[in-house]
Amino acid sequence: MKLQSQSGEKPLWSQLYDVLESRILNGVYKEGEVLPSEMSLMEEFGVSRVTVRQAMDKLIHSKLISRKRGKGTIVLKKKVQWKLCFNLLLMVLKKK
Amino acid sequence: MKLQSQSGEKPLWSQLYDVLESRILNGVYKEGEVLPSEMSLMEEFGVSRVTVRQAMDKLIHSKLISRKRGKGTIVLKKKVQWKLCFNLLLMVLKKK
Amino acid sequence: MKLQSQSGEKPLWSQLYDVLESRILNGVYKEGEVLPSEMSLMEEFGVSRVTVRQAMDKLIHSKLISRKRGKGTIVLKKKVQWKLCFNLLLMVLKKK
Amino acid sequence: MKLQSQSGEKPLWSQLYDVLESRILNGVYKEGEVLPSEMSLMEEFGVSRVTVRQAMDKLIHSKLISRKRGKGTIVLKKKVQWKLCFNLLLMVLKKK
DNA sequence: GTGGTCTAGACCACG
DNA sequence: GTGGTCTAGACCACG
Repeated sequence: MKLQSQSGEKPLWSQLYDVLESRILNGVYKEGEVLPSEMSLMEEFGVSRVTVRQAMDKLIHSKLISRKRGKGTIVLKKKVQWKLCFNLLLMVLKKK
Repeated sequence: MKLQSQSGEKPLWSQLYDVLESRILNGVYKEGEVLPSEMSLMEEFGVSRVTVRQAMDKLIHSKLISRKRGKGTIVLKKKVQWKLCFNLLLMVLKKK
Repeated sequence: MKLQSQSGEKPLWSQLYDVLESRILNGVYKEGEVLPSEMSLMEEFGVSRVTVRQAMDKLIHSKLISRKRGKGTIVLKKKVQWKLCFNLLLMVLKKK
Repeated sequence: MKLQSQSGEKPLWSQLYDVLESRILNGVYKEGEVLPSEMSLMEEFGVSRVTVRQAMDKLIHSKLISRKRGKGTIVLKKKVQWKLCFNLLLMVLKKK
């Protein structure tokens, strides 16, 4: 997937955050399973490792994922989070 | 190099534009290579960052350079540009 | 000030966090005033900008400072935080 | 270069140690310069990271190299080391 | 001239 | 072979 690097867009890490968040909410990455490694995400999105980690730092802050050295990054159990549900709903509606 | 900041002169950014343009046209900065960083140019010409960026903005507009965040500023492939040729000719004549 | 970069020590950013935290708690950097810039801290401690920012990110998370683009980093109003008071006390006692 | 992984051979890390040591002593990797990265050595010799690091740990112990996080691995100034001289001599004799 | 973002790429600590 | 730390240094956005 290609992110927009033109000026006027959100920063790359923020765009990546949005993509990963929606994949988690949509179950592309399932609870308790591992996310693709930082290396894979670098390649898939064509960004540097720092950018990947910046997006992940925010996902940790949102309590969506957790990192484990030597193991990988796992998707946490979802709690009902109304704000996220609302955003997801918006996204779905926009696609129609 | 010292730019003229007395009144009656062209604005600093415009003088800087001229210098950078001529260096590109003369091959001091070669096609495909990186320009000195904004920091270096600030020091070399004793001007502020805003001035450097103002000059560079015009060079981008003239399609002489291109900026890439985290990478640097590169000199674009020259296409025949009659206006520039004319200016270059003037410059050469002045030196004689 | 020199940080310890030998293996077996805490990471540099963590050591830097401790120093900055204690300076804030001791009033070396006062409430509402600006911290030294990232550039200054890089020089004072001989670390890279990323390391300085990593320490600062944690200080933001602890609600001790706040960053403002184009302005600088300011020390927030202290609230009584018992955990920090306790650590400070320990530090003072250790020095005796 | 291919290392021997058949039984009866020295361990991989030890073979790798020998190769790297000889390259340093022969000046393939020169004093004060950086060694190829761990990643490069993994690929060149078709071994795992652990093996590369095991060989390097021994080179550090022999005071032939020094690692610096974020910088790389550099070749130290050689002091006269009789044991190494002896091994080097053996190597030269074997080639004849 | 500050903090914000980004690149490329190294070694470290843990499995 | 993952995530953790670190370096050096670029341009960007805001004053």
